[in-house]
Amino acid sequence: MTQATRRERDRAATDREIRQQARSLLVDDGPAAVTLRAIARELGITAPALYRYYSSREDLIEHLRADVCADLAAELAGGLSALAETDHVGQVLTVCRGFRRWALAHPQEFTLVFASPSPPGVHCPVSAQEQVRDSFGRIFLTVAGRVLANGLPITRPDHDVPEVLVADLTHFRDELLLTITESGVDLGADQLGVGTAYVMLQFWVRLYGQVALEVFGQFPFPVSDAEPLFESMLTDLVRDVGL
Amino acid sequence: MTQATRRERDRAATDREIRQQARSLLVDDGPAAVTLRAIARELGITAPALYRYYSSREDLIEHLRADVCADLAAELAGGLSALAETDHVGQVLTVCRGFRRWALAHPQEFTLVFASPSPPGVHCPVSAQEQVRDSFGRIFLTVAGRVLANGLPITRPDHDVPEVLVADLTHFRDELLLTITESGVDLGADQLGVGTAYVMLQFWVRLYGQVALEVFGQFPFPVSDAEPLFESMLTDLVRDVGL
DNA sequence: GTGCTCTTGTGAACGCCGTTAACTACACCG
DNA sequence: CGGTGTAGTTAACGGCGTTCACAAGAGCAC
Repeated sequence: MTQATRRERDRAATDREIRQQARSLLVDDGPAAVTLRAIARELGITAPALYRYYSSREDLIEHLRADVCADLAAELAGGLSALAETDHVGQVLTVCRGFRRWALAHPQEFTLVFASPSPPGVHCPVSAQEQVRDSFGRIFLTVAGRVLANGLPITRPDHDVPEVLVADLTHFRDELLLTITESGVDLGADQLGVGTAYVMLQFWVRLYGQVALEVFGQFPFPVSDAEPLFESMLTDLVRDVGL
Repeated sequence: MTQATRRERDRAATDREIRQQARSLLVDDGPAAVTLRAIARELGITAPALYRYYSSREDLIEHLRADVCADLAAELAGGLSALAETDHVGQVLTVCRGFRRWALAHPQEFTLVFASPSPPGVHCPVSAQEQVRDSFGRIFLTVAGRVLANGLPITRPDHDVPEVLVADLTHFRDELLLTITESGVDLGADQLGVGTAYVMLQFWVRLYGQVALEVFGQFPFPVSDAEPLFESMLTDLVRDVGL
């Protein structure tokens, strides 16, 4: 298959070790502990050697983000496989709960990926910002595609969408269609209008808001148990989008 | 008034300078740039001197958070004064827009105050976590109080609230009542039920989610202009809570 | 096999950081 | 005046990202 020289295999292996160590430092001690020197120390090499693999600490962190995101996607996909193909609402609930569970279990990673100020100018290197969210977004959107393919109507009519948003939302809709058909589900444009894209956006806003508030402890009052709160929000959310 | 010795006045002045410098470093170069050495450098003193005022860098950051929060509250209150006393919905809109504007203009401060993992054990020192959000929460809740006092019904009936949430929400409701009556508005418990508190919580979730997503650039698609998106969300939000 | 090149690593160094400790200068108080 | 406490100093420790010059060795052409 991959006819790689020994050098290339060695390099790839070392790279894996680096990211693995970085990851475990992140999980155990937070983003501030992801230190070139610490990583090198754990690997039994010296810090400057890492520069053979990443151009800077920030570069390494960027790749770490991608890893984290991919793992989240895998975890969500895993939880999904236990459900019946036809249980679309259940799949939506499972993905949402999985996202929350992951965020609470890995607040450091959550902060790194979903709550770090986006570098302003960075939009050209498609790999980073775009690809990262693809690996997570894809699973999310695939579930959405299944729901839509089942003919379950998402409530908001297209004409309710403010005109200024139509252009952006149309792009979003097209991307959704692409992702969904790629995953093997057949879906016509009539089933996925701009209004639907708008509702999905709102869905994401509320889910993200709830999870982020919980992770950051920014509810306006002390919450004794956040899980029922989340479940209640999720129930409302599913109802509001008409599932 | 405040009969302070010269020493005390000097100390207070230096403290103000420290926080001011810390603040401008935060604004200009982000949280990572808020460095004891950098602050001291700008003030023409040496770094260890700062330990006469704060026990550690983290301690200073904590007070910085409070400052930031107080300024946000002041800014929101300022924007409010231009409106007619009776325009309650307008006040709500103004506060929401002000919050977004502030968050976008000060992403570093926003991150520091609203999107930093809450230190797990820290709940005893009421001054920090609690007082901080008070200074901001008060303005938010005062507006809510005015709306409620005007007899505008918030839609959710109490009996729709899941039972497990009632206890927490009741505490929230009581705190709301206290804050509101403190600000001079007379309000009976019949106008502020648990259902109302629940709706206000949802309001906060959606507002926070939208703003945080915008600040962190985590919308699921490229947004050419986020302001109409925010306005649209705000319209929906105000409609959904029945204003 | 010999020699060349390119890759991967090392060690030393620079300048930053938070923090501690010992010490100085000086304002305040009796 | 002398004593006390405060606000500042300097020096130092260990850790950080990063750069640079250099060594060891794999891979390859001849």
